[in-house]
Amino acid sequence: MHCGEMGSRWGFNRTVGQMYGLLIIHEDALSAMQISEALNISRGNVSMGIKELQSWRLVQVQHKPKDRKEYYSPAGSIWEMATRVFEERRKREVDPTLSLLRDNLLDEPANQKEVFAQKQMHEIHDLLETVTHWAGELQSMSPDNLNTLMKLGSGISKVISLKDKLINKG
Amino acid sequence: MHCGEMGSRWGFNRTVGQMYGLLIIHEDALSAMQISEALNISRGNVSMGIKELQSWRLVQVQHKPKDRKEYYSPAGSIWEMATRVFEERRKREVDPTLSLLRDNLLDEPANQKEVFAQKQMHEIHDLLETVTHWAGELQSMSPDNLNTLMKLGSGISKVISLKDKLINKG
DNA sequence: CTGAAGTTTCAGTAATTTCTGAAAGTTTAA
DNA sequence: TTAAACTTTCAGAAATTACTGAAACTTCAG
Repeated sequence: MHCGEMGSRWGFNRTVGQMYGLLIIHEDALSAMQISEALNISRGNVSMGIKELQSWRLVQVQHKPKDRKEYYSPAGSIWEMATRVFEERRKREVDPTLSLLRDNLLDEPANQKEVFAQKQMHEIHDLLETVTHWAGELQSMSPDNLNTLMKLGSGISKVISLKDKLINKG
Repeated sequence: MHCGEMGSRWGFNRTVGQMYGLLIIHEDALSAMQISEALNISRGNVSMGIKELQSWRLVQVQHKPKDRKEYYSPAGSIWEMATRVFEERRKREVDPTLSLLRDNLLDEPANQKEVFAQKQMHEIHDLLETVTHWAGELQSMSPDNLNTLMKLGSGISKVISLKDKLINKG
């Protein structure tokens, strides 16, 4: 049961984390009432938690025949869960920062201090943009390719320099 | 000035974020008193914020000759700042999860439900471990290599399949 | 030593976030 | 329609987190 604890470290709050943990370790879908009883939280809180998890695209709703209740279960594989959390966090944490920086860079610097400030902001902006773009590219790769890449680890630099040599020869 | 706002989205709280933002856009180091005045926060709060930023290895202390005050400035380049935030967040968010999962996987499953639960935890564990390991490898690469890699983007799969062909031929 | 100039700590307060439960809303079988 | 069975909403309470400011601590020049 303490498995739910770890949820609080990720983007959402304690109970939302617990709810998601609960859904993941249960093979079959759970009703809102079951969740509320298992975790000892109010029915209303479950409803809000589910909404939150849905906004992260992490749970899906199922219906059982002859039963009006809604049953919830994790949406997608563990792999998909990871990419979704990653993507949503990027949207919430990086994207607003990027657009704020962009706005600031449009202003004309009024003095020496602002020139420096903009230089710094520019660097942060470029870095975030490169990383964001790369993250997008990685997500577009097949899990298999991505796995190969990760297993290669830093060995990737050898492969890249190999490629460079081939190109230079050709 | 609203530049400080964005700080609240990253791992630390609003004022700590503001403090760090302030230090980044200022070319010269600032004293605790200057920070407290610029952001309109108490002297004690600045002290706690600095401590927090130091725990993230993001600020350094300087001393000016003929002056007993401590002056603070960002530690390292923008690039280093990014890798540090990334690394520290991993330590705080991923590592405890990993060790919790490891502990759980040592227990013998008592019934069918626990078998499933462990299967899920195992998957999460392996995924986090692979990603953590990869992140470490990336950090050990030179910024230059890393940049080449990022610029390649998903084109990397072509390079990898090229490598495979070469190996199969040889 | 002494005390001036600084920093840190921490109890209490303020602000923010999360949770509850009752009321309002929705859906559907009859 | 109606009403039972469920879900959602949201105002206020509870819990958590962040901030203040005064006291304690540290350092160092004289």
